Amino acid sequence: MSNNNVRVRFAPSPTGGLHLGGVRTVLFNYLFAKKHGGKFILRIEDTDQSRFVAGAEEYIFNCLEWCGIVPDESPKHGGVHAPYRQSERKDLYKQYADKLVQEGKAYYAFDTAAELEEKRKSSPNFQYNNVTRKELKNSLTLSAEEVKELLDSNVAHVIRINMPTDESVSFNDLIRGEVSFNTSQVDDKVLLKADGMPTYHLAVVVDDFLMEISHAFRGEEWLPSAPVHILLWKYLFGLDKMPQWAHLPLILKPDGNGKLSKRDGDRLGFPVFAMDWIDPKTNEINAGFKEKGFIPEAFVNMLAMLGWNDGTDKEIFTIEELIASFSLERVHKPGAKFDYEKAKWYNHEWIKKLSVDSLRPLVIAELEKNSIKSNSTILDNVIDQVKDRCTFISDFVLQAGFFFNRPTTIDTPSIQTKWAENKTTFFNDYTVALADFEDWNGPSLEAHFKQLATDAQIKPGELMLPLRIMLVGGKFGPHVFDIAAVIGKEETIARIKNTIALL
RNA sequence: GGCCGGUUCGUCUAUCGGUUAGGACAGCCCCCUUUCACGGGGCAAAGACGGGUUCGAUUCCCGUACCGGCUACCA
Repeated sequence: MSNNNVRVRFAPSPTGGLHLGGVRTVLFNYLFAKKHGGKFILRIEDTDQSRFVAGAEEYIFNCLEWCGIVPDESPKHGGVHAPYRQSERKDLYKQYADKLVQEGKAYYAFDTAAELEEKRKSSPNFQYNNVTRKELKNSLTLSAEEVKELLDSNVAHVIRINMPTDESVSFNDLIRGEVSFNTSQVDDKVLLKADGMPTYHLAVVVDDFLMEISHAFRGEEWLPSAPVHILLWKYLFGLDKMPQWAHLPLILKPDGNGKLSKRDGDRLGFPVFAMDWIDPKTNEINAGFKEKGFIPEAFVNMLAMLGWNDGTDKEIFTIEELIASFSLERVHKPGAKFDYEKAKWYNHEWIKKLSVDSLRPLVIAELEKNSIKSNSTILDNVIDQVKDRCTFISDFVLQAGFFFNRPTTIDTPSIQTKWAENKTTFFNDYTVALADFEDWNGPSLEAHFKQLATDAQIKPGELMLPLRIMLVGGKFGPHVFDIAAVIGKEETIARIKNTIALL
């Protein structure tokens, strides 16, 4: 089934790094759009000028690009509903706020921030609502003349929604079913700020309407303000035009409970942002999955499975498979604790699954970053041999580096514990024998080595670990003789000699 | 505090009223491997509690408890 009228949006505010939860919201939007042949729009909600952070918008685009997600419309990609930055749409919003005031659905409020702050201090549960507004400075309590005077003299003011008293507002959430609120419990949210900018509440409704959004997905933390948005839709554009809402479950911290925050990542030692983010104001650096060595396929796969599954035991999905099987009906209600161990497992699975061709550019880049010049003639062979033992792309440095560079540190202690003079003799003889050995491949080298060991009356097993350490520097890596086969005769002999000299 | 949401192994989850409650991660054990992994096999591990409805509830309803979200001229 496909519906070309499906239009969804992700609407981040450019205030910092792109959080896991944000990426998952993007993903679900994207999957839903592609599934239904619709459009995915990226809108920048930069209505809070005080929280603007330079570079954050570009960073968001980079993260999406890394994940393989391309918006159909955005400030960068354009579109018929441009501009897609709310700050550039500022003049649009006022007319809607004015209309609401004219119709009595909203009102001017002249209370200063300091006055409200004072109120909250004296009564901790203070809310600007259907009760308290009667004793505050607004166009509901002031006379028409006073209001006009204040307005004419440009006294700072906001426009607040006039929440009805004791009415029920309900809507059908695509994930949670019917959710209803009593309007008396909802406060009179600011719609238009004193600086003329809309708040999220007004902007999201106006822009979703103007941009013809059909389905609006956002985190569960937005559920409490839904009645404000529902009412705004009712007043401004009609409920029949309103997008269908879906409030996504939250991604929780691994220990304890509560929303996952970047602090949790720092505290527990894992990334929370998609890519490294350096705050331009504080220079604080937050780790990203990309730089940590995750591959985008795994990152996306892992995120999709946090709160959704296809009903089978299948866990590894390509993005195409996700698109094909995604459905909102299978998105869970409860929040999911983020499990870094499972995230690593996904990455490992993907590294194993990916072809050498797909891995090659990533590995080359990683090796170069560590000043290892990868020899293209053996690189593919090396990748194929070691990828099973790499959880992160960065693991290729350790697992593949010794193929190209001689190990800089040799774990000699592990050799010396069981070393003896006859072994020195054996390896000296071995280098000589190797020089004349022609059948240079793994199995032949192994057979040859074992024969020599037997001849010298030493158990091959006692010699293989030392040989491994001589060639790779430590107790890891693929089969020893396959390594020797790849690095070649000259290098093999050299590494053996070098290590003997250290013993 | 109020409002809203949520509640199956430690974690992510399956279950469209009837199952020995299944899988995966992590953990532990064994096999394979003369390194480390991969791989294979196995063990352990769950329906918050109390009421209903029903021949039968993890599943439907209510209550309680607990957890979370929100409660800004931030999103």
